[in-house]
Amino acid sequence: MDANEKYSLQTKNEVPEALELESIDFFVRLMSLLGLPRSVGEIYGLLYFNPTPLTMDQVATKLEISIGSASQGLKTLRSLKAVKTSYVQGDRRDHYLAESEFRRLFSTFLNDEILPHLESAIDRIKRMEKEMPAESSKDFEFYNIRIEKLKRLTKASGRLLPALARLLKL
Amino acid sequence: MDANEKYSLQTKNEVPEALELESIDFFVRLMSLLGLPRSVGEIYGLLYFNPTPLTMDQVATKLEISIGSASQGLKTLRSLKAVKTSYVQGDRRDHYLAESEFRRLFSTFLNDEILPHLESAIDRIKRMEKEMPAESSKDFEFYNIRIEKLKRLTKASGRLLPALARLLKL
DNA sequence: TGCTATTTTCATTTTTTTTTGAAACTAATG
DNA sequence: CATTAGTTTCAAAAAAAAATGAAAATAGCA
Repeated sequence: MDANEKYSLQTKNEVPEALELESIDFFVRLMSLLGLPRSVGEIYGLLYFNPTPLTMDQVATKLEISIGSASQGLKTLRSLKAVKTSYVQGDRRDHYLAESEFRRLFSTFLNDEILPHLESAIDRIKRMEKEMPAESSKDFEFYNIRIEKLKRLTKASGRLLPALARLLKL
Repeated sequence: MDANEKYSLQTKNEVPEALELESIDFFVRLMSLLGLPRSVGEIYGLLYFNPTPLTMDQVATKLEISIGSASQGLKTLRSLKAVKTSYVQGDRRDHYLAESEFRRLFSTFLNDEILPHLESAIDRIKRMEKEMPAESSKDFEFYNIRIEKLKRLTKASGRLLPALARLLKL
């Protein structure tokens, strides 16, 4: 199959095909930067340039992925608040739309993925201070400086990350 | 083998063992947040709390990893400017020290890993604009808004990331 | 309530990433 | 310049992550 045809099957709703492909590619890369699997990026990219909501089945068919993957991917995106479901009259299936406010997406990501690490880092540094060698020890100063640097790193991250989330009001 | 013994073999140079373990664990997590393999985090964590430079062989032995892994990991860390080699009198082996200035580490990471993506994103958005449907098209406005949002996202990232690197003068 | 369309779950398979280990390479040293 | 300690490279093995597909669960509808 021609690479350009990969996502072009059944474009009944006439989303410009090239735009859709660029979008999918864009978000596959962006999501992978955030450590999310390819399928999640594909799904979000597809939905991002779709004016009308799509069902899980349509997503799976268009992207040629299994419904298992589509289900998992949409679950991930729901948990990130990156997609929302929209009710469609007389259709019992769920219909998905991309949440286009990146701010929400990133702030959920920061809160769920990054901040927990930060908190465990703070605990760990406390433990490190207990494990420091005696003040008389030859390398006491060396360890002390190292721990101070870690403290400053976590403190800076703790201030910067929420600020980042706030600034991303796009 | 007891988990706590894993990294404790041959601690001739008397780095407090618990501190070393916490450090390794800390950096394994941090590096994995940046998408770097476990071994890279282990090596940096080991070096970070070592007052004296270590040879590749000492690193491999302490961490119980192959010399191939140690070589690859140190190569990665060198390319990130996260370690430096220090000359030791009358020893022909390379000796490694952790670069403890995170600012340098992060700014290399941003420049090498993130900014290239940003640049390709800018190109992609230009292509998207060419692929837009006719202005008369029903969904013209929808696509237009989506592309504008992408533009704002990349613009904001382009401003924020270098600012981040600058702020991280730790 | 029973039937059916839809979605989720999860054991298995596939793909990708990381590690290993041995051979190839490099460069100090006698 | 031959030897050898040290390092890198890379094909193969191992481990980890992601995708599949079919069974189980769920939920709307008659």
